[in-house]
Amino acid sequence: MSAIPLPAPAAGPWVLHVDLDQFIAAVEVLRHPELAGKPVIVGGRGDPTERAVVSTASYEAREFGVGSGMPLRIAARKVPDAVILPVDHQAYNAASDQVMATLRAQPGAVVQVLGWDEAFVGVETDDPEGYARRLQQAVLERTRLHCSVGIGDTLVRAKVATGFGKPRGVFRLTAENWLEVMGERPTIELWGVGSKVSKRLALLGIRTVTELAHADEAPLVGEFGPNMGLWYRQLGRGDGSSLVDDTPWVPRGHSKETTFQQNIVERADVETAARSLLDQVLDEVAADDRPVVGLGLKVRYAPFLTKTFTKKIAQTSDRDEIVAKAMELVAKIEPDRPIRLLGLRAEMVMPDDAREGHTPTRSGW
DNA sequence: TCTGGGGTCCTAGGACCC
DNA sequence: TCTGGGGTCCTAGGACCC
Repeated sequence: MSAIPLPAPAAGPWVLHVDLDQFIAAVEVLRHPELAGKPVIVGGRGDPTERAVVSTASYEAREFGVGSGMPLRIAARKVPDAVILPVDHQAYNAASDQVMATLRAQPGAVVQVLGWDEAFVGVETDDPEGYARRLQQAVLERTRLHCSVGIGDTLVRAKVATGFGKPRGVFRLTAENWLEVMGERPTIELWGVGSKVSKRLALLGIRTVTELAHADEAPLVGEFGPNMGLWYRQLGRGDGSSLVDDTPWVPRGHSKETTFQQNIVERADVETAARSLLDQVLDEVAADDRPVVGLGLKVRYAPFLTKTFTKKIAQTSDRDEIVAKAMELVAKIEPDRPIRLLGLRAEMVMPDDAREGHTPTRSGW
């Protein structure tokens, strides 16, 4: 049997996707070493009788079928002995900053932060696995946190590769092995395909990644439009951009939302709640030197119907003016209908303008 | 007594204009 | 009296991610 020739070593550019392993739970265990080995669930204010969801569960808790996004109340029922902790943004931000600083300190690394616990790292190297291992070691030494690394020739392949490296591992996905590894898997495993889109694809007879990669253009475009239709097929192929963009992230707006522990109905309660949210948003607006160009209101009626109202406004930073316009949106809320969530948003940049910028977008892949 | 909070981006369809 | 076709802007809402 002859050896399969390895592809010639390529200097890249390579995309590495770095993802911390159960980041939030890991940070909590570092602060509370006595929790090591125990089922730890972090979510909401740490009170399982409240309306909240799980942010992260430790591997010990996951054994019981608990995962992020699950209602805290149900998670607590599944794991009676779990240690349930409140979400502590400051602690995770601090840990995240250390991790990202460590990544930026790697030789030749271009770092694009995706969230608290993950980032793309662009690098030119002949040995991406070696680079990934050194990176994991550096993060561990600096922060005592473990991470997994996906290596790819595109952003999409690197991102998907990480899942195969977990925990604490490294995995490479390129045009060479993409379909071999991903081809038979359901489309929902792709980054950017969720439950709704995977179901709509299934109605077109497309269930696996290979089927999506080889799908005809017309039905996809008919179902999802010219942009998204072709974009989904590209996703199925793992193709797309390989450009890691380290342009600092600039938020498009500021928003606050809150879920009421008890549904509210009374008009006065709705207005009080809206004013409170608005005041918080306006404090963030005041700290931003850009004017407001749009407003949004989100209302979730009970049991679970979400409506949104938006309004484009002439550039302004005037508090009273913004309040007046926002209250026009509040007036659209249906009376006498129980409300479980209210959210308010101030846009500083309209979506069209944002697309002009160099901040990476989904269509930019 | 299921289903958070902070985001980003995309599309359909109506209004309006020429 | 009837009413094309193309374009742009705006709102509502869908979908996805961490």
